[in-house]
Amino acid sequence: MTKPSGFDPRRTLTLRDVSEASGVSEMTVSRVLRNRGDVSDATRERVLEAARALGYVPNKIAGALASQRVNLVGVIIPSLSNMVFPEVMTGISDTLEDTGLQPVVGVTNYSPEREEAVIYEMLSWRPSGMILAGLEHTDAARAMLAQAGIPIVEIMDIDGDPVDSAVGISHRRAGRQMAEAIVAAGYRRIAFLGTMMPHDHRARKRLEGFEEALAKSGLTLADREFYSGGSALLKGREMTEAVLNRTPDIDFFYYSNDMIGAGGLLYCLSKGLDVPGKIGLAGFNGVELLDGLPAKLATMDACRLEIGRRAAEIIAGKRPEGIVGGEVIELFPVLQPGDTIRKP
Amino acid sequence: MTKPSGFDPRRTLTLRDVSEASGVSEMTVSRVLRNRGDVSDATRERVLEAARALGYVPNKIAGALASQRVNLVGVIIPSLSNMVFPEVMTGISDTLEDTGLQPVVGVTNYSPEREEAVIYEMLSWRPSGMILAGLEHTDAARAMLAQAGIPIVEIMDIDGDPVDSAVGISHRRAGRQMAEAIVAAGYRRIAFLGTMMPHDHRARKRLEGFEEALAKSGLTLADREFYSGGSALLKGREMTEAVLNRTPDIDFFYYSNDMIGAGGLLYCLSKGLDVPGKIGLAGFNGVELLDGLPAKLATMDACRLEIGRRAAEIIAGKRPEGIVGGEVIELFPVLQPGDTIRKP
DNA sequence: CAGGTGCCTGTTAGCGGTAACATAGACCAT
DNA sequence: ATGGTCTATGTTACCGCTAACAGGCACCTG
Repeated sequence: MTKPSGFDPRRTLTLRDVSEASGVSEMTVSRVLRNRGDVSDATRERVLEAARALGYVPNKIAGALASQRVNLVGVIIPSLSNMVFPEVMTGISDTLEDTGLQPVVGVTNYSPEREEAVIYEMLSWRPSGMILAGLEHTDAARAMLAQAGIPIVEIMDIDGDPVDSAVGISHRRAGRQMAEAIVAAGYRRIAFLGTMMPHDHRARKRLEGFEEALAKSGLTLADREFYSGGSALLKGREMTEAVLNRTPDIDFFYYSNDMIGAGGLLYCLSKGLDVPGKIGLAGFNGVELLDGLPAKLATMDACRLEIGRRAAEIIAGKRPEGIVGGEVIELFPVLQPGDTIRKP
Repeated sequence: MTKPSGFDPRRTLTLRDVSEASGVSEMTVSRVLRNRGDVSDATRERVLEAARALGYVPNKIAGALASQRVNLVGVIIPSLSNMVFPEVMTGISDTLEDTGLQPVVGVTNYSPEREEAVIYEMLSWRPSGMILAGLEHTDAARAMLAQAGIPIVEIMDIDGDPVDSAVGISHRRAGRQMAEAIVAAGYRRIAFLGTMMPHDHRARKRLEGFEEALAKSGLTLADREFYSGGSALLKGREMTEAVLNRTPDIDFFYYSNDMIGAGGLLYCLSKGLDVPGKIGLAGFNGVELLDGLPAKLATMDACRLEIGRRAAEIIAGKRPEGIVGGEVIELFPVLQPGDTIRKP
């Protein structure tokens, strides 16, 4: 039992097939299918009909090789399973939509070696541009990117030295700002809870900025705790409990992301703790997902959608001409105090 | 100045460059870089060094055209922003990892036309296989897929007629099972809350199966409510409230996904309602994300990881030889009663 | 020492398109 | 007529790589 359309020698079709079926040259078929150059209406119709009847699908591999043009944009991100990158992707897709460019996603799982491999793989398809999360890459990766001769946009972070362009926020500054707000609100015994991932540079930078600002006020972290893997919500709950047991006088929890922050919030509420009176909480990211919790967690929007959009615009060449190359676009996240920080 | 290619017109490098730099033919370079055929160790070393020094990245476009082999697998899914597809992707990536195949993701936003366009675009890159969510596609899309001459795997759902292979669960059966469990637990005034999306066929099928099973017990839905857009958690909360106001004697809420279910759960808890005594709740998907809520929502695991794995295995040809074509693999989700259904 | 037999390397001919140029009419103003 | 200008189509030469085949050379083996 074969499938309905069983014309056996199902060689995949080429331009020549359409050309023969419609009685014009391959070149004319090519012109019709790409809508390029002048073709008479009569011919165009005939060709389109033949192509449709045969079920011809052009071979972009051949096309790309001949034209030296590839409508692909590589996008390399650490993970799909937290809420942040899908939203960046949305920004990218939306902006690329009407440019004929198509995003192709690669995932690194926060591994620099994996990232290098993915970059190599992607570059070997000669994309028109490349968007990557973060500024930290292996030397080899940086070299490849620099050599590629295409626009490169590093996103999310601007605390560092981009290969070409960058669009993002300063995580160090974000950490500082949050610390200042917390201190201004009168909290003093502050704990940090976050991921253990050694390669989450952005979380690390936030923590650095955070501690730096605390230090300016003569404070240091009263406690800290790290996790990896598992359900973030649950981890947030567990870590918060653990820290409170260990250091009962904590009056503020700064979480490295909203998910664990939400877990902590649920824990505090379930224990009947006075939030934000006795204990304050803050996360990071501004994930809309969490609207609907009993209280709104203080957070800072990471400008994900906007970052995706701006990065895509750079790739799509919606910036002035010239081989000027690198530009750095800094976006400024807004602190959303929510219901979990005392008003100062 | 022997520095690598300074400011010269930085033509991208080709095999010829490496060939000249290492003093062997292009063919030998090609062999070295692909690890195919015999090459002496001395030559291999020389070539690798030259390639590394130049920063050569092979052109897979040319390679694919010449070899008629493409190591890409198209994966087409409706959305990245709910928790279900990223997990499927993980299953796919993990399995493909050591096959040399690489997934390429396309997103349709639940639009059949968009899907057709994405399929066309993907096929034009002549991938080695294609994985798509769902069994519902436009006629043109089905025709293209059938003609493509590559393995096609439709995932998530098996209630329908696959183009080639399928891996998934029966959503109709899942809906039925849940209804039976709910009725068995003694609930009688049952409401359904779900997405409005007309193209979410799987949610639709669950609802159909659900109502069918209710009917067998002489019941009909006491109320229903649909939403679109916005934060699912918040929507779940709002819809639950709305339905309870409209139909106060509801004793069970069946949600089309865990996120809105969680919203509903939080609402009920905050109102001090007796869950699962007076009011039962159930969702669908089994998203680990939500572990950590005050109570564990009843749900049904959609076997996402496993689906991804099995689909990838089919593509990777880890099934017996022969042009046997379509096989249908049904997986069986397990009902997890959690804390929100009375024990019968 | 002729004739295998491996190993290693090179040569040739495309893969399926497209850029660039060539060409054939039709139409028009001079 | 004459040449110029368009429009519509065809021809040619690659794009960068690899399959398939063709040696050259060293090393046996009888």
